[in-house]
Amino acid sequence: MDALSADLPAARILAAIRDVPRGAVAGYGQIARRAGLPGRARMVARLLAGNGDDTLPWHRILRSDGRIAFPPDSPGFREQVRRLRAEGVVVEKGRVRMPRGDAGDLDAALWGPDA
DNA sequence: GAAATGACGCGTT
DNA sequence: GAACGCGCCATTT
Repeated sequence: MDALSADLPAARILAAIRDVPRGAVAGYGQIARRAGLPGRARMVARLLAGNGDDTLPWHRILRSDGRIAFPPDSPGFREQVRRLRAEGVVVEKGRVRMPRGDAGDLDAALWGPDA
C-alpha cells in the first residue's frame, strides 16, 4: 500500500473511541456515526478485534442495547466487565445500566456525551 | 468472482 | 423481555 495511504476511516473510528470519557460507554454504531461512517458498526468491531492497542478503551464499547458484545462465558466478557466496574460503570447480567433518569449514579454523560 | 464469517443494528414475533 | 430473521459492511477463504 502507498506510504501516503492514511486510513482515514480507521483513524477516525479510533479517535472517536478515544474520545469516550472514562466511566462512560458507547455503542458500535454510535462510534461509527461519530466517526462520520454511518452503518459501519461492524467495521468498528473488526478494528477493536485486531487493534491490539491497550491504550484504547475498547471496554467502553458495547452493543446498541448496552449489552457486552462477547458471550457471557468468554474471557473477553469477563475482562470487559472487570474493566468497566473498575471505572465505576454498573454492569448487571452482562448489561450496562443505561442512564434512565433514575438514581443519579452516573450523572448522564453516559450513553452519548454529545446528546 | 462467489460464498462464508464476524466484538453489529433494527424490526417482528 | 427473549428469540428469530434480515440487512449492512469489510475481510478472508
